[in-house]
Amino acid sequence: MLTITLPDGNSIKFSKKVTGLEVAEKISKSLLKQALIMSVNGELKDLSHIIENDSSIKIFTSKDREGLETIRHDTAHVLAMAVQELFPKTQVTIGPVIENGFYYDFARKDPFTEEDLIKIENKMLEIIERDEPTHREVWKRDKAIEHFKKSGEIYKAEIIKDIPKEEEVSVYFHGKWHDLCRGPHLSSTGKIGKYFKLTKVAGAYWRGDSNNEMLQRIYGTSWPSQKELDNYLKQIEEAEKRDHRKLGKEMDLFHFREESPGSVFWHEKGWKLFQKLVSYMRVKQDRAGYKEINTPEVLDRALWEKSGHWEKYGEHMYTSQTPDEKVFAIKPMNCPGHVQVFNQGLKSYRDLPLRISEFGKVHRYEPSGALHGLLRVRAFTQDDAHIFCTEDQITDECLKVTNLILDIYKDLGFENVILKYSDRPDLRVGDDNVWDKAEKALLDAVKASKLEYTINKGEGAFYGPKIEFVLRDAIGRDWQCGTLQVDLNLPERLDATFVDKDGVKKVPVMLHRALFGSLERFIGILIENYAGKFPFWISPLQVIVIPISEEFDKYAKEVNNKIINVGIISEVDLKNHNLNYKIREHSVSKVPILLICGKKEVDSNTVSIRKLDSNKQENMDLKLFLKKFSALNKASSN
RNA sequence: GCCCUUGUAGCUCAGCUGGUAGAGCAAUUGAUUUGUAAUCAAUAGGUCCGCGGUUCGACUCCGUGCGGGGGCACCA
Repeated sequence: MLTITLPDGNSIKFSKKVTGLEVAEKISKSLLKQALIMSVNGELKDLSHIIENDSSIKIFTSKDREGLETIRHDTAHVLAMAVQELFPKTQVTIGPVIENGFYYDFARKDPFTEEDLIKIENKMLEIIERDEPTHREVWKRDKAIEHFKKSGEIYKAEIIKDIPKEEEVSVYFHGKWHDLCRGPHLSSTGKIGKYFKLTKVAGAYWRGDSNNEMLQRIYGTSWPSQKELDNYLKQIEEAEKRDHRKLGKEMDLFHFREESPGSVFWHEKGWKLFQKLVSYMRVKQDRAGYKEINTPEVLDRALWEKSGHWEKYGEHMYTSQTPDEKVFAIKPMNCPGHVQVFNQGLKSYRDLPLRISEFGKVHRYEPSGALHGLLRVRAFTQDDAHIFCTEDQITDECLKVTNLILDIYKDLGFENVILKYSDRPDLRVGDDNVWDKAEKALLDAVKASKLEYTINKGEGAFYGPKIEFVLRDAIGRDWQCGTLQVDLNLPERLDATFVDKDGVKKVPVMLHRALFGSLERFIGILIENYAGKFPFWISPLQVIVIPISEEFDKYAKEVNNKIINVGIISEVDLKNHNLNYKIREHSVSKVPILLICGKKEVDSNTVSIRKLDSNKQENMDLKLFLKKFSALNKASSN
């Protein structure tokens, strides 16, 4: 007698041991059809697994994460099968499930081409059609190693060596083809369905280590239905439409060029956007008690040696030699400069917390392969600040920073923020009791924020624990932006001290914080979040005034001047084009407000408002328009 | 940095197996004076990314450098 307990608490009795399939069949015909895998006492198993003892089991279908992941995992196997059928000398390595799909890494001399991908896809369909049955075998470790070595699968043999001794080595067969795999798998290749697509080929290091050889990775996606596959592909298209590199060009915001890879050439509109964000933050930071300063971009090598950057960060630093043979570094960070400002003049405990901010432009020699539009550049502007304080002030200051960041993100349309908290790494400086304090203070601030957070063990900076602020954009992508770090190291290295109440000189704690992180990167994120359609107040070109014909040019110019005078960015379009043409042109370039002026407007001293993405028009008294829309500009800094 | 891929007019892209380049949009000029997403016509645009090689001849083939894209690694 065997009792199987189901998730709803009901149980079924069987007279002898059973497989998952038999359990599913007992529950319902439709479940049997949909069943993909199961869990037995919480452990994922094939449906063909034989249950010998009383167990609680759950059956998964494609609606469950577990089921979907198994479909993807099986698709990866079929990919590997197809590749080996088409290109027999190719070695297989690993093929895990990832977000929205899977990949498989292969070792092969010749690169896979786009045409190969199509061939492989067709072969995969064929294999699915063949509906090869799955079965699982447990092999002795030595036998498995020898087997894979013999069949030329060096990588698989290596993987087996690393499987913990207590784990069994299982091999899955789909028909004759087999692969070392932990499982579980679907009962046959036909169960996958045909809603998959191979998306790209890329290089990837064996075991993710850049010292190892490079393998060829094929990425794919796989879904339970055509609808879900189409949906996913559409999402990707949507993301491509929002690509800030594309929009930046179309909207004439910035460009890049060969003479300075990874550095932005800001055009008028892009720079306006940049300046607007800076002015906005300046107001916010002034109110939050920050003192804005500015420090040199080029600083003597000796300072960087003392700060530790020369040694720890040197390979990312630009240097420059002057005609007198002195070596300077172009700053990759603002912190040493800020400590020097702190060091200028004697500081008292009464000066703390001292919040020094700078819109500091830094240069970092990033690996060429890392560059990516505005999101990863070599020269960028940090909205940086360093807070010098006592240990007792850490929590309070961290909390203030967190609130400031959330406030600012909210104004810019990001309400969904999570935190990543990272504590002490193995390689670190400073006493453990100081770390204890710093970690507790920072974690207290995290908890007080009431935001969702993750703890990344051991991922803190070598000089202190940190929080990273991750925001979620309009189409659900996460971006790491702000950062807050406690520094137990640099103030001491650079001899920062303050005179405490007892008259003794002490070393202050320093907090590093950035709100957007990099202005450049943040603008890239903003462009993608809004698909270029910025809210009125940040838009770098807010209004275009369009006269219907030459007759109304004078009125249009007057209107434009009045608008500019109330602080709205406006242009008048006097070009010899018809109204439709102009509306299209400025809609495509995403100007939020178009004002049309013709006879009706001149006679009544009004404007006709056409908002972006709306074909409704609103006629408004000009004075009212000026009042209403200039107020929108101010709303952000209230 | 590594693997793959790519580089033609301001932009988006054609250019077959080698015979020194074309379209649409934009620009300029002219006509048109327009009521809510592309009026018509004419004109002017190019070291075909750079450098080397093969060839009678290279945008096209080969090598190399640089840049872009997709990943990997990196992101203190």
